[in-house]
Amino acid sequence: MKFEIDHNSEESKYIQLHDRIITMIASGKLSEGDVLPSVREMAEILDINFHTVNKAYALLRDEGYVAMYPRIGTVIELSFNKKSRRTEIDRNIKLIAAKAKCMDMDVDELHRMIDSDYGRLVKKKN
Amino acid sequence: MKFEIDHNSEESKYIQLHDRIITMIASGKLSEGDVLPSVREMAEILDINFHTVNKAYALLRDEGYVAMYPRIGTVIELSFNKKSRRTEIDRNIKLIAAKAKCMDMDVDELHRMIDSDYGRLVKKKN
DNA sequence: CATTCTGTTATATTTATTATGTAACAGAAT
DNA sequence: ATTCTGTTACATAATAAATATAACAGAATG
Repeated sequence: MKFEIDHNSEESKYIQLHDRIITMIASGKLSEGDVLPSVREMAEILDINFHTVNKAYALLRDEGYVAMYPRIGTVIELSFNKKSRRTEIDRNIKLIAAKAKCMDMDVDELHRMIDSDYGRLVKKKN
Repeated sequence: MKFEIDHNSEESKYIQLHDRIITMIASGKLSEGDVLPSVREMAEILDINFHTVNKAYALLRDEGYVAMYPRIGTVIELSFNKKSRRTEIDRNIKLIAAKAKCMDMDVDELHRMIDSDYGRLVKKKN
């Protein structure tokens, strides 16, 4: 399972790539120090424009997941503002909790989902 | 705390309204049978165009949160496909789990967030 | 029965976002 | 010197979001 996006998804391509890389970091497929394919290489891999890749990389950089070194490359380098990351996560969870509540899904079921998804990250490193 | 949106948010207005109504249903501020302000009324309340309101209402209808009766009104009426709602929630949780893992947030902390946000829905009904 | 209100449809325009294309730059690496 | 890097600039096209104005059909109201 490598870099890939769904060209027919309603989710924008740069967000798909952005999310994919975060997931790969979380699951250990990408580790601190790893160098991502250059924007042009990645563009060829995914068959999209390099500006779209650059947009994804720049967003990851702004959020603190990677560092972009001109004339060197884009490197996995975790340096985020934990407070703002946490705020973002909490904002997402608030909406999820609301949706779950609407369909009578109880807290325990959400916990099980979290456990399952989080646990899957820890195990699958290939 | 009533209907309101942030005109300067990066989140689109119709999504803001959509999410807001879901949250109000979850917290009990809106109950099954309640009639939402008409698209034109709501448009005036939020100072946006009625087509934008219509887009939010139509999305809520397609997802099963409300029913829209021409010449009558838009009514809170929960009738969703639980499977697809559940799939959506799980997809969101997968990404949240990944983001949390990246910043060394453990599962228990996510559980506490869920508990806090979910619990807040149950209590605050005003 | 005329008026009002409802979601709905139609047409149109404007603005913002997304995605692409081509070209060039500056500097590190080889 | 050549290649590769992120970066910047300029440009275009397609899509999405938001607005505006107008009209329709039918229920509700007085």
